[in-house]
Amino acid sequence: MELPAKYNPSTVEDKWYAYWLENKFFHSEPDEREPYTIVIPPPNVTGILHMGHVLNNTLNDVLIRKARMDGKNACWVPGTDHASIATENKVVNKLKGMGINKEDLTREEFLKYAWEWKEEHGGIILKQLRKLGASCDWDRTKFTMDPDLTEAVINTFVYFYRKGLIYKGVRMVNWDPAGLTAVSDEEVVHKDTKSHFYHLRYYISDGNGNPTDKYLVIATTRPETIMADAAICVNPADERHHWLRGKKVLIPLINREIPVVEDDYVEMDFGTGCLKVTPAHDVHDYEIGLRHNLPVIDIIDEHGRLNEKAQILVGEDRFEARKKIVQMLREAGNLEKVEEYTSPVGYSERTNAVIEPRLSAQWFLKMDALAAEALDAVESGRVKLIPEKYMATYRHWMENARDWCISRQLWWGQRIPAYYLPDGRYVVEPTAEKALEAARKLDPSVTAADLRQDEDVLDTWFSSWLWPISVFDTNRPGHPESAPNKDLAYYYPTSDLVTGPDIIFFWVARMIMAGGEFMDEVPFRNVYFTGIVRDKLGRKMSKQLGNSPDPLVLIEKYGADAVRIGMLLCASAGNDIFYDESQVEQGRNFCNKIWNSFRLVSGWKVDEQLQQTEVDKVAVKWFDNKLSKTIETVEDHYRKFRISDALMAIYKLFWDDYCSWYLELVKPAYGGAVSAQTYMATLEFFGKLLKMIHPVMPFITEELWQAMAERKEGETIMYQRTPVAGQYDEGVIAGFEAAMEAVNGVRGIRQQKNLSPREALSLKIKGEFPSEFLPVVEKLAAVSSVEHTADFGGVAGASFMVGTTEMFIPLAGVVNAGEEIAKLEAELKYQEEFLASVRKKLSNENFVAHAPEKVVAIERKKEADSLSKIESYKSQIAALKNS
RNA sequence: GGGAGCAUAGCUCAGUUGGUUCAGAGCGUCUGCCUUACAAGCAGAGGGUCGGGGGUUCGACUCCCUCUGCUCCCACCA
Repeated sequence: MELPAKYNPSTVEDKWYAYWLENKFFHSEPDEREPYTIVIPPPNVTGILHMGHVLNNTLNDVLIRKARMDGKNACWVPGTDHASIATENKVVNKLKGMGINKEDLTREEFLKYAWEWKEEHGGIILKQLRKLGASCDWDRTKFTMDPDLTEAVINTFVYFYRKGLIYKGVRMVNWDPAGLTAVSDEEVVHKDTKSHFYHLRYYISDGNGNPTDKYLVIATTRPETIMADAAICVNPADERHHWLRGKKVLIPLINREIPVVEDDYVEMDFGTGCLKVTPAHDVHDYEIGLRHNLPVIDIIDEHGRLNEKAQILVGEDRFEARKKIVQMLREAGNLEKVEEYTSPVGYSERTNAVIEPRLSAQWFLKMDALAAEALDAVESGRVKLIPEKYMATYRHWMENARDWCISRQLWWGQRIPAYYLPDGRYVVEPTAEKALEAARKLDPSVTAADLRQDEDVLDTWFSSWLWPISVFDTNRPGHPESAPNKDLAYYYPTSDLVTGPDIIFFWVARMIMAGGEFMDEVPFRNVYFTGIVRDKLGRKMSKQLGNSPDPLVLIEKYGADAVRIGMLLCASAGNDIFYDESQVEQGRNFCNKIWNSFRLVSGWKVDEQLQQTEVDKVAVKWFDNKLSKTIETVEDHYRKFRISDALMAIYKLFWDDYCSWYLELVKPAYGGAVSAQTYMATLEFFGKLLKMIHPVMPFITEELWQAMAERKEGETIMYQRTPVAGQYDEGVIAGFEAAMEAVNGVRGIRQQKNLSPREALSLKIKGEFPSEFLPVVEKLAAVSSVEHTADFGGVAGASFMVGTTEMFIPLAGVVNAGEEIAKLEAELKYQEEFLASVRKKLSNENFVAHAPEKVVAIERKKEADSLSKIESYKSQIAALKNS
């Protein structure tokens, strides 16, 4: 078989992915095996693959493929998230491009467009994941707005409402007066903005609404909101303002009387120490208002204009009004001074309008009980966070959880199942029909046409928190008393979750809450947090910076296996990933190395008659031991989720141990043949290596596994079992390592003395050396003769040490005795200093008395070894001097 | 401002209860090689007072304090 010198992934990957799909290798059904389940962190339905997805899904795929090869029934459920805010934005923008404004559409019309968009773009990302090699059970693909998942969400809402955990409340939202919508905190960008600090006089009232000549001064950046003031607030500890206690003051221009209240919130050394409290137009003021029972006076309409409640400047835009009112205040003598001031102001990410904090009615889910349960799940160890450092963050979140605002002023999403009667009362029911029934109990005259469903939709997380349950059984959420279906009973709880730490609270914690509520069991055992993928300079990858490579282009260029390796090499749990294309190159090079190792072995002539050589025997014996030991190490890494360490251990085993040492040892001479025994062992090792690395590099391993022997249709490396570590002998491994050192020593001397790698040398050994491994040294160091001796005989040559054993290569006429002596003397000096430090330690009575015996013994061994080396150096130096 | 975390070789990171010649790995760098699997390769080499200072201990990369620098989360100051 003629193989190209370089591995070509593009011809291989599509072929095997299609093969896997045809044979339904990814599909799982409950059976008697132990399940291993992962649910995908659902990407946005209209999203496209970026490097973060690559990282996350590579890790997921490694875990799921490993579990599959460990003999578990592995099931990875894929799907997408409807992502209401992001998707609605995209649809709105697309419509804008078509000349259509969302405001001009009915809800139904808009949703029609949205679904069209979803059908067109939804699932692109799932197609892209196939390129990466993701072994998802595509037959189980779910979407958070599938009809049955939506039903689960609605039932969940009704369930919590009936339980008394969902309530309607008022909350300050980020209002975009240009977009006429509330936006989430994430969509508000804070920019330092130059403005002014206006110092205003509020005169003290005489009690009858008339000003006295006494006044206080407040400082504000928003003088146009004074008409909405509900109080003046000072810090109770601020003695400067104690005289204001019990007083009332008058709002300038409109002369409305407001009280002075005291609250710790006010900073004494900021501004004047007096704060105007405007509950309707500032989040903190709203909270102060709640504490002090202050009225909420909303003077700004949805367009950002002053309304009638402002009494003055009605209909003016808030910024126009600001200019005008400053002038009016100045004329009225209330403006004491104006300072330049720069403060952070929130802008809408989309319209760039200044965000107006605005009060509105929202739906909330009570968090305290749910959060306490979710905290316990993690603290008790039922859910493990990896790395553990996220415990602290998690605890902090859970102990300070605020009620969850679950309503969103959007159309794309699950509409809140609250139905209002004409009189303002409402009922919460899963369907309009049931709502009508319930409404008639309140008012028998109500008709279907009278009922008006709440306009808002639910927060996207209100559907994704059910994900580990609802992908298996959509009936269960909202019906914890029902029996779980077969799939849910088998696959739940899932095993591991791989996700980013930025959504610990939004998603991870809430899934734990939903699991506790509906399943009485956590949704997963381990949560592995990835880092954020950054570029080489540490910048977050973003479209704006253009520093994010297109994963599909990378896969095209280097192959999916290479991209996966490139991602994993630097991916330790919880650390940010500094991505650099050179890592993918490293992955590609590794593919090529594997490819070529197969090229070598597959080209060997096998001679059945040939006896296995001594060097082959020792090579096979050593690699067998080394393989077992490495398998053990790798398994340990996997258990601890140290995926990049596991990868590196296999990488070194394959490249260094197998290719550079093992294959070089058993490689027949040009034109020669290899014994059948050695050939079989070599192939067996190769097969085990392929299996070990398959979870990380699925494509090339399938290609070579299929090529290395006759395979039947329907066979795959995917279902081969992970190699199991056998007994191994540390002595064999240590013996071989001594041989490696000897080889390295000889090679080093060749390099230093400019000797050809082919030129045969003889080697003299003084001291212990495991003779079993001498053939290794002879072959790889091109040593023609080995002699054990007690004396190097005063010949010129070069020496080195393997442990405490001296190795010597006679090189009369080649080496300069003076140089060798200088080198030896340097080593002697180092050794003497080392000996001195060891002896100092040993002569320290405290050390000998306190340190464990083992440690002291080690020091004594060091002393003895050092002494022996010193002797050796001295005698070599003497010999050289005599020669 | 509140909370958490990080600082080890040029880069990215290991270093598991303080104790083996423990200061490591991969990549990069340098040197020599087109050696009949692979130049996307082979062989060899150099490189760090473990951020600064102090303390505990027989012994500190490891534990404590402090300073400096950086990152993330939350709140962003009328």
